[in-house]
Amino acid sequence: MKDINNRILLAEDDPNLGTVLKDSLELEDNYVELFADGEQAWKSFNKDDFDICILDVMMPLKDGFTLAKEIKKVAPKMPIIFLTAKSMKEDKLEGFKLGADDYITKPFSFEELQLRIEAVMRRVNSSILPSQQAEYAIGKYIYVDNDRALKTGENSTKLTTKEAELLKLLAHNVNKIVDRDIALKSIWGNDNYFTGRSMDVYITKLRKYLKADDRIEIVNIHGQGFKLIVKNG
Amino acid sequence: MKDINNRILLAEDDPNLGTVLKDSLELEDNYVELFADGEQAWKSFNKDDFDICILDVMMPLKDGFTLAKEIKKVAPKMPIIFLTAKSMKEDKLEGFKLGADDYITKPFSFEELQLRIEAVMRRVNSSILPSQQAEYAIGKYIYVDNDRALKTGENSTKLTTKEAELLKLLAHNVNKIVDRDIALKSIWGNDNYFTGRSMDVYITKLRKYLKADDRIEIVNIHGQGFKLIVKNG
DNA sequence: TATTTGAGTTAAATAGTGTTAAGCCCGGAT
DNA sequence: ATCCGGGCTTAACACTATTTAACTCAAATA
Repeated sequence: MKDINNRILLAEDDPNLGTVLKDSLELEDNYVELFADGEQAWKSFNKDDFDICILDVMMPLKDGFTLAKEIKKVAPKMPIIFLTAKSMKEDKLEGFKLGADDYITKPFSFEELQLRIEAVMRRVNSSILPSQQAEYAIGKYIYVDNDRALKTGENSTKLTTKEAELLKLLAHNVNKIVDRDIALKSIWGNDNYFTGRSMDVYITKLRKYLKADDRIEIVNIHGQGFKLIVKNG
Repeated sequence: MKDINNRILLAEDDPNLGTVLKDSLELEDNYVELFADGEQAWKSFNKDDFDICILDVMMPLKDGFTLAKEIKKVAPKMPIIFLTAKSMKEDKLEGFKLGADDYITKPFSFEELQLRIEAVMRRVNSSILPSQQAEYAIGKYIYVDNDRALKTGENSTKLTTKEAELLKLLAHNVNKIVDRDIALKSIWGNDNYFTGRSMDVYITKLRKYLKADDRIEIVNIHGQGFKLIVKNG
């Protein structure tokens, strides 16, 4: 049995378009509930759990903007995509002010809707991931990223920001080369002579921290970058 | 002196369109660097700090997609908006797969671009700012936002406005970095030397309030901000 | 081999932070 | 109107993190 991708609340008063969208989305392994007006949609929103809402702007009883406002009130992070009639500049404006995550102008291809759903969901999910506290085993050391602590036996050293980021980057690529430019751009934000020299200084510092275990080595690959080597002995 | 909204990297090979966009964006208080090809853009991306990249898909030397790939490699969270020629379905697809944050089909109105930039930036920032969440559990403390009370067991301390706002912001992003500038702009309204020092004073105050639980720590990320870390033990 | 470019290391300089206390502003009490 | 006290800002001083400089050695280039 295949997993469900997303639980989608779809509010669209045109029954033809609504049904086609529902079917197509279901074919792509989504769970879809379709509502023909804003009131119904709102009632069901409060009953069931959804991952994303796709709302037509013009609907009977309760329009898409009003509905979105109500939804955002109780679930500020709920992703919402608006379906708007073409050339409704004012609509777009108001929608974005509401914090809409995206909108599509009718007519649109199903493929386009699909892509926007994926993009929105990726955004939502990516912001959750970033700081999962990882730990790296480096020889007889353990680096705990959450509190930037490099531990070995009883000892625990708190690393500074730059020390931590550089060690993490190296540890994440054990036995693989970390290019200078990638390290510099991702840690220092830019890649010039001075940030480069700064990194060299930090490499020296890390080598000192790690010297208690001589199976650990940070080697330089001339003109390219550094590699954290951990021999198993 | 007015603040700069966003530092924008704009890559567009059509000099007419490029210049118009640059000027318009600058009128809206953005700092803009314009490049006529992907190579130049990539070089400067590595030299300077940007908040968002706007990339034409078709450019000499290095196209927008390739450039985006390289950028995402060193800065996975950098917001990117593509400018694509109309009816390039394949482009859209590939662009979204790359994790583009948005795209606009030429021809587009400046207003539309503006809205998309705002929307993308809001997304980036929105999950950081606390919504109206009532209570935060922080180690053995509970912070109740309604009466700005920090409780632990029998004790309850009433926080001042600034103390409360700062704690709330940190608690809303437990184990995640809260950037100095974001904290300052959202709580103090501006970001200068003095408000910065003021915040440091409040960080000290919060550390005192929270010192009864040594699993709780407010750590500094040099030059970037603070992070509330709560170890579970 | 001579020359250039990249890296290792240490130390000095700069920029950012921790903390305490004094100063200032404002609303409520006298 | 004046005083008072809480809350926030500013000042001051100690200290830490990061960058820049300087000098040395190693690797690549030609």
